[in-house]
Amino acid sequence: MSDDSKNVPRTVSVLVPTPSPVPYTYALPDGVSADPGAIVQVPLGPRQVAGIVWEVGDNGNDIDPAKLRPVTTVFDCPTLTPDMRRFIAWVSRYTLSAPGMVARMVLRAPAAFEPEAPVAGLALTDERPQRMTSARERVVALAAESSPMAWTRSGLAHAAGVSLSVVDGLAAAGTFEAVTLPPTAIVAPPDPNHGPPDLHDSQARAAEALTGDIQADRFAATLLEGVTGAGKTEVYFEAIAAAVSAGRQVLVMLPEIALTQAFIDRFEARFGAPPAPWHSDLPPKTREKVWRQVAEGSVEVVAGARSALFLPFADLGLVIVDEEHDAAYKQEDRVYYNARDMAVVRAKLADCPVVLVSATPSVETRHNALEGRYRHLRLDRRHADAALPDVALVDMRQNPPARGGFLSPVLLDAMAQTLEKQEQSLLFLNRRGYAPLTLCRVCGHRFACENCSAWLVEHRFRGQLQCHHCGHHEPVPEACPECGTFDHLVACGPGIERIAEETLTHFPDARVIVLSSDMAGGVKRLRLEMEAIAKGEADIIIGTQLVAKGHNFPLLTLVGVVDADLGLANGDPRAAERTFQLLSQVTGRAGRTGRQSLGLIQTFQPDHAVLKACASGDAEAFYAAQLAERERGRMPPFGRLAAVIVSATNRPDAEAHGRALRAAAPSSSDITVLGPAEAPLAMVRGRHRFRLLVHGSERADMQAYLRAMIATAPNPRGSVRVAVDVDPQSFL
DNA sequence: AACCAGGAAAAG
DNA sequence: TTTTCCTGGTTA
Repeated sequence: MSDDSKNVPRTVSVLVPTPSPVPYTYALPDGVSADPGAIVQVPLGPRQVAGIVWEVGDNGNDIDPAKLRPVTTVFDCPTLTPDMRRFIAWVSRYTLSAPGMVARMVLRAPAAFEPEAPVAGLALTDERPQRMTSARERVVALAAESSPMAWTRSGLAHAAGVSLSVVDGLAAAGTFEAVTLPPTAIVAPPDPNHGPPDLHDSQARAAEALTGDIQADRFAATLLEGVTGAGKTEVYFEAIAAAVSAGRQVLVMLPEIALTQAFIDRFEARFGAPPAPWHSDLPPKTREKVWRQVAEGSVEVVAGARSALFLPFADLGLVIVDEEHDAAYKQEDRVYYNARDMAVVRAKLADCPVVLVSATPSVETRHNALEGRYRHLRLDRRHADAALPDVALVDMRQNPPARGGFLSPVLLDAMAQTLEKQEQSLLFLNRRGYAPLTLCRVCGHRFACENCSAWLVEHRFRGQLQCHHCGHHEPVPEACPECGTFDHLVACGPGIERIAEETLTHFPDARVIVLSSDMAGGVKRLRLEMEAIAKGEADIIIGTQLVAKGHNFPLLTLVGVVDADLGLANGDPRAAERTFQLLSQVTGRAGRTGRQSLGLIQTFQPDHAVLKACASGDAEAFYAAQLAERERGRMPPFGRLAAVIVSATNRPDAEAHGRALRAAAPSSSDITVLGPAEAPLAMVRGRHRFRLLVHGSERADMQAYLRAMIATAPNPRGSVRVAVDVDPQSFL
């Protein structure tokens, strides 16, 4: 080492969790080295934070050497792979967010960066205790049988059916010696041959195509499309089996990990062990273990929510995105991203296959498949015993419900017949509570939330008026707060509680179960109810969106959609797409018993193209119509990224911020800066391209915010950035 | 004079 | 993002 290099401090640049557009430079203490991708602890202001070494040596950031602070610790932890580092950079650039904030998502396992503590174990020796009891006998026999495998103290006691003191006694007598065991694996390794599937022809062909991709061992994007019950899961399980056999790691993404016990059960049946879980509610200990073992490469399959995309896989060999159309893949705070799209990028950078799976693919994924950017595999038939239901629209103008009711005679008749046959019916209405609006018949007062100006929803079971945006609730008053009149409050419109009430007036002896996400008793109760339904302990099920996802209802032969128009009129450019997906899923719940089954969709717009497509099951017509909408400019075209700055505070830097983003953004993007007055109006009129990013308006708080802005004067709420839609072409 | 909220600035 | 600093306005 020359004299020069002794005086010049060796430096590294580190991604730290700040909104800084560049990494920060730190000094490397003598004798310490760190490669790019190493995980380090560094001082940042008054605190210590975890960061990722980005570059080693002079990076041209030109910081005053006196200002440099030293790296505190280089963690003894696997270095991030080059493809992971490229992924961080890519996501940062694409989403217009600071690289350090993306890095922060990777380092979301605070205690995982040090090696796991080894576990204390006991191994059998040749010593035998002087006094042998039957309990001791059992322990020694068990240990001898499994020798040379070592046991944990409690594991051995438990397995031999003795108390801990028996084991302790043997250890004291020298029959066991203390050894250290490697940390226990979070899950057992999956066995690709545990439960081989029985695939029908079209499944087998699709599975073959996917396993071919695994063998080819390079990037390939596939859309796997097939109606509910066509067996998509079995098909991609074969791809997983192939990847696991090849010794590669697999990431399976699911939209709502909390609700996916059904998936885990199926996985376990196929592979003999569950996948490692990853989601935001994971207990810290588990979280840490999974992160570490994924980084070390010892976990083979992870099933996770969108954040699993940022796990530091050592050797990623396959990515699956199940229910790829699901809006839960969108993250709409901090770093805005759609995990489905980032999954494609992740696979591209890791040079491994990615499979997008859906019965009702999103329009942009369908478009990519059509254009040949994704291979399109289709499973077009259901298993032999499961026929799709016949679906029909019920014109509510021709078949009006009884006064004060919401169920048409046609639907009631079908329900009666289903009851007669002792089969199950499902009524779907995407509205919780009793009624979405309450008003005073005397003075016209409408009950609105004091915080966010949304209507308060009556929940009659609970005797409350609730705001579904901010969670505010109050008891239902007896008198109108405006005019003081008693007993003149009227409920307007239906919620599932009201539909349940109406159902019981028609079928007083039917066993009715109401399912919604806010049900008392939580997830546990929900699962019990689902089991009861599967056992045939209900005749009529009434539910919200919840019933569209996950659980199957094996005895169901009638599905009634109470109000198909509900989702079509909310101003969201994706309303049609979402309605199509939701109704397809809901009507797909029926028809698994091999009996004749029926779907009835109540609507006031029987000529609406989307609803007609739902009824005829003609997905092609639906997608063609959607693509035409984009062509006509009613929806933004593909292939552009948009971002909008809505500055609600007139901050003078908003414009500068916008200009900076504009400069940093990819050339295909379109960024607009709008002030507090014009933004909501532009949004409403659709003058600006952020009709596209009305993704933002899916957020309840954003809607409430905009409503407040339109109704009143500018309302200081900080600077809000709504951004990002898909730019499918730039992935490939 | 002490206290507080809220915004701006800095962090290597 | 998190923390500190600064300011203007309030309370004691």
